[in-house]
Amino acid sequence: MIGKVNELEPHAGCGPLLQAFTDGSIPLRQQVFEYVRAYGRAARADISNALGISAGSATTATAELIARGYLREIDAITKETGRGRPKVALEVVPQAAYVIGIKLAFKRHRAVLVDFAGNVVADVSRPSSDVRRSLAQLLDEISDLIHCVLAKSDRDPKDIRAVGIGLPGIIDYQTGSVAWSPLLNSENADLSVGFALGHKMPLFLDNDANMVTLAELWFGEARGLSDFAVVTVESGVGMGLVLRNQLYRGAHGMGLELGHTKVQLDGALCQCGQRGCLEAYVADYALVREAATALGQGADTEGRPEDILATLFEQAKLGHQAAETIFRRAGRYLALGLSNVVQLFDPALIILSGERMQYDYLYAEEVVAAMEELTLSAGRKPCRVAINAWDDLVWARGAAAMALSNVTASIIDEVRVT
Amino acid sequence: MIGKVNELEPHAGCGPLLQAFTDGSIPLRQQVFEYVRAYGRAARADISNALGISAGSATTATAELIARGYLREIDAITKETGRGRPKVALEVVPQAAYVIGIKLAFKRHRAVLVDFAGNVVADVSRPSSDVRRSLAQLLDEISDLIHCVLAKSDRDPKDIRAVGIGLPGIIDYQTGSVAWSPLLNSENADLSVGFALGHKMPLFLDNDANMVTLAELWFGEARGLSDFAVVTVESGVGMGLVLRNQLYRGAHGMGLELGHTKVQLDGALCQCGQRGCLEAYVADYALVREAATALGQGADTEGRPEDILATLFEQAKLGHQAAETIFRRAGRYLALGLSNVVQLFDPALIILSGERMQYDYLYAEEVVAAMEELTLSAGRKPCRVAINAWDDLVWARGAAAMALSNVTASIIDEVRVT
DNA sequence: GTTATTTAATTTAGGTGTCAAAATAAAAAT
DNA sequence: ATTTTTATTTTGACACCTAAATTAAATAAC
Repeated sequence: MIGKVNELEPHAGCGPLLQAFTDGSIPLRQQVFEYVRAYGRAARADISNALGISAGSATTATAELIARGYLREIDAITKETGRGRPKVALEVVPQAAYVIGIKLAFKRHRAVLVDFAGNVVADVSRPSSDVRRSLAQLLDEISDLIHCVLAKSDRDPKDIRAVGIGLPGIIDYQTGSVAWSPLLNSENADLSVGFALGHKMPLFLDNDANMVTLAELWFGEARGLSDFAVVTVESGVGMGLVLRNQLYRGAHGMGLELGHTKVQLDGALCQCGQRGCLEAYVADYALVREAATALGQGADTEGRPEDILATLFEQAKLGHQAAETIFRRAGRYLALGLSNVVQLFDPALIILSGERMQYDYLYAEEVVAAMEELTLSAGRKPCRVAINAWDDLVWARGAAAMALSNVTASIIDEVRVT
Repeated sequence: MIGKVNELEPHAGCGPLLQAFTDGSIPLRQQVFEYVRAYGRAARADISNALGISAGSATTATAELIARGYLREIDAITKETGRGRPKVALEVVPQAAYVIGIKLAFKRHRAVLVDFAGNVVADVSRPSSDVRRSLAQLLDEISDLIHCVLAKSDRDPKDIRAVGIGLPGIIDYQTGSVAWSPLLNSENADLSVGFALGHKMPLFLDNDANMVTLAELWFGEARGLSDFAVVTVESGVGMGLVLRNQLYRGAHGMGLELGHTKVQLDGALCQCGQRGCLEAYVADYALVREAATALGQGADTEGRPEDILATLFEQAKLGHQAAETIFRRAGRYLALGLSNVVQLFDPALIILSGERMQYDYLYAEEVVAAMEELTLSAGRKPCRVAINAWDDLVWARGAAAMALSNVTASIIDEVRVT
């Protein structure tokens, strides 16, 4: 039941393979464009076939997109040995537009500049402080990232059609304000307003978990799935959800909180002040606070959380009973949380992601097994689980995907205005 | 934060007030029709205004629908004292089509016959046995219900355009097979296939929790909401979810299971064989098994579960300590389950429904308060909770709504064929 | 009590987008 | 060289919708 996410082949395209159901009807031009981008390259015949439109419509739509410079034909040798007139493949013109995707976090930020076809043109990484900061400070850091990635890719701010930013916390996607974030020392910070003062490009702001989720939908294993969940285990436990081919943000557009679902009545104390949150059993601070007891007074339990955790993990691998127990219990609670997700959403796939998964790898199989055991399966198809320890470049790419998906329609629509 | 669901006014219409986003585009005719049905009556000007279409389109669309006998003008005196030519209201012709909705359960079944406008024309109720039965037996009971409700409404099987059936269990909505149901003594029963042998009308089968949810979406307080949850507490704990104006059924189309989310690692034993399920703390059998201890040897703890529960509740109200504790704990666990739903879905509203809510009313406020306390609210809008102890007529109406919503498009489309 | 004003509904001409079918194009098979 | 096959383009028709003009039915004003 464990799957490993593969690296994508070149020219594999990006973006969801399934069309989201939207209000009214998406213009055919846009559908065609997104199809080509999703599959990397496609012939008119493929398009007409896949989208269920007539060959004539495919011609008209592509002709327009080619005329405006968003698609182009490839004169590559077609390997296909079929009879008849050979297909001529189309592809997205990468230079037609650019977006920037940014992931903000403790320790380091990351930014990527991505072209219209979804390729990463440049990426930069900057150290970030470990403490809360003011909005103004964070805005400066963002500007710095944008400046750097533009310089590295030799692009102008004018080339950039949109910016996507993901950061931890509770973010109002619609207004672009940050209700709460561990990075900021103030609540209800109007990040998008502040951003607009310094930059002309439209901004799309969201929870970082949604960014990884989008990354999976655009570049990962979940591209062809209509319903799946991404669970991130980092300093907190986050979740992103794609339902009916679309990111689900809840009725109030402020994201979901797997980390603060309760797994125990009157349980362990959580950062949030409540008791029994999943996070209070699984996040690193939860493990760290038990480390002292487990490793004894002799061990260094005063250093940085990462280091303590690394030591603890090392000890557990070496057979240290108490250390192992800590991880094992965390795993069981994670399994419980996951089984609740399955029970409530019935997703086709759960992807476990986040830095922590990288070295929790060892007991991951155990978690999955425990999860399956905890899930009522009478007559049900089981839920597949994949573990994906991608680095934070992918988070930034997810942010870029968010910008791209939001901006594609308007770029294509400009066709008509021109 | 507690709201009470009001009875609807006459001519208030039925059906969701928000258009679901569907594949491609819904024919304008259908949109117009559904708008009129949703609002009970509407003038052409209202329609063109609400749907954002031109007045001319409203005329054409309604003219067609009137010509085919699906809509009609009302010559009622318009109360509006405005200037100008008065609007002429349109309404659905109720006789244009009929559907049947059925709720199957232990103790008794219920069926309604509903007209095209959503009015209940007739309803019947039949006693049902308390034990599991064969598929053949259940099919007979269904046929009997259909026969009765047809007779009572003086209708022919030919008038019926579709049947909706809701029953407890795990049901594959797409294939219409019952993977597991407490009503049946066999697994993977092909109910829809069996039904098709005896009846010509198309059948839509679903979990009963989805039926209440649909009832809330069509007739209840949730009509204008895009995202909400319905939690039913009966012999089990069920849930229905509307996301983006549409019933969510999960990736495998087999419903959701709030009752079997885990609220405690290695917790109380559940009917399903696992430990720590919400149901094992909240459902009636969970309370009954504690009743013996609480009420002592003297009390009658051998009768029917309903009676035991009634006694227990009575005692609790009279101040019996142990009895009260049982309800209180159940309430706290229910609150925990609800808070998890809020944390994971962020719905606009949770509706508590089901027979059990009727007399759990007393401690309902407490549950809601506890739920809010358990929900992380930093920067978030809180989730409204409503309690709605509708009787099972509504469940059957929900089943009828499912049939209606599924069949409306095809009825309207027949227009073109004719 | 006639005329102006206001709002509703219908008619009409025109635009957009899509399709089906015919025509054209480019290859392999005969 | 000719036929067959498949891909793409061209063409004419049509379905659907809109904007604007027109007609209809009421109230308000003089």
